[in-house]
Amino acid sequence: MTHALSNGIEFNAPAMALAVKRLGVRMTFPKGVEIFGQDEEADLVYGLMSGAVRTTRMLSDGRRQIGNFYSRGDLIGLTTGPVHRFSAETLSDCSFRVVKRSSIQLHGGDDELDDAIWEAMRRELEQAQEHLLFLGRTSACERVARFLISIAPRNSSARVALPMNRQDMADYLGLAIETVSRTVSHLQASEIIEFSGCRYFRVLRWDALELLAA
Amino acid sequence: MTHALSNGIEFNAPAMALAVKRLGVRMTFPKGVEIFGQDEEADLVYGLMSGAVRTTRMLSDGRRQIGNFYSRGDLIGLTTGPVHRFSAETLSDCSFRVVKRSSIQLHGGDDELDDAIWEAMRRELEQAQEHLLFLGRTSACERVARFLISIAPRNSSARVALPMNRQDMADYLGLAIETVSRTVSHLQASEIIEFSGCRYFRVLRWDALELLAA
DNA sequence: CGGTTAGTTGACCGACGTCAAATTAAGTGG
DNA sequence: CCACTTAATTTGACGTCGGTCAACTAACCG
Repeated sequence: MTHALSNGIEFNAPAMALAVKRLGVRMTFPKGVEIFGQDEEADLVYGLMSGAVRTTRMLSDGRRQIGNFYSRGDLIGLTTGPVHRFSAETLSDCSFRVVKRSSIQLHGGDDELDDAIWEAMRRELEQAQEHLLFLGRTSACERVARFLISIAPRNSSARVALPMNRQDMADYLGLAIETVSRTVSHLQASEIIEFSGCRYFRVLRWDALELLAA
Repeated sequence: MTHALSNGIEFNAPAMALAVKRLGVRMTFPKGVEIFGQDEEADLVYGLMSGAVRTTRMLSDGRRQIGNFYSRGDLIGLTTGPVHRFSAETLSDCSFRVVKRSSIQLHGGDDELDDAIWEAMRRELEQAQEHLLFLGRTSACERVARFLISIAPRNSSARVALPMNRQDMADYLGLAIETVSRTVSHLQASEIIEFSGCRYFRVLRWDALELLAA
């Protein structure tokens, strides 16, 4: 199975992993730095080998929307035309395989890579559209429940680490940080989930959680 | 200039128009019918020659989110993998040029068509991500203002037709129909826009409208 | 000209945001 | 490892934007 948080290409999509591994140059970033910025020229494509990344978009007055979270195996930086419309930042120390966009153009004959990029694009779009539905038409509780479900390995009661903080969750879900916190507390009070610290949780009752996710 | 409502490929993107015109079979649909349904197999790609279309996604309890509106020159039905995750319905009588997905696959050597489809995909994604930001982080007023701006030809005070009804606007913007109505009324009371009937409007003060759109 | 549907307006209410304070977690230098 | 500092999260009190319900009005159509 793919890790549920992963939204781009997974390592189990062999074409991608192989193509990026084969072509890519290794690169590392520490926690909390910008990989590329909003409105910067989109030159490189990043295959995430380890760590976690968020993509964010700012409004002029500072309101922030997180587009997506990425983890091991995801492909980052494809999402745009000539210019990035989201910035990407590391949530933890990360290592990548990086390939130049231009080299992709040149690689016209490379079907394996072409397919992988097409597939990654498709997934990115699918994700965005799914996200749309949730931002437009669901309650805070449904969003948080859905989010936790998307992160925890399905039907497992194992402890899961959240790579992002509460503010990141809030900006992803289109909620205030206090609302996220309250909702999580409420789920915990209902004995549907259980947190140990604010970065680790386990699902106690999947049926209840899925009911709440609509 | 491209028509601002158009969100996919425009007719002024010559590759698309030509490719679909060249390859497509003509097809027409009356107003208010489904072109393809959610979860149906995605077999055909539709180049819209005239009329208007919406794509919608339903939650099990009937809540609806509109993904996008399309008009003359847009390419519809690309957005998914093997299965459509949105349904598409006509807002008015429509005519299309239709091509089979499979014939696109076969057309590997057809760079013109490949480029056009890639570009359409890119735009679809761009649109979805822009929409995300608005659903997640803006007020009702900002959404409505932005929506009207996206429909009216920029800086023109010409009368514009809305191809969709208020419920469609509401489901696109993630608002209740009453909220859309109230907001429109308010903009009109402020003499920023002017409606003649509920399907035609003109922008009286672009500066003010853009200010409200954030 | 009734009848039907779509849109508007008003009254009310609740979910979620805001502001502030309390609590917990995470660093950091000794 | 501990005391201290600082940042992150939680909790509470309260206000508001936008949703809901209902009544009214305008557009549409045979």
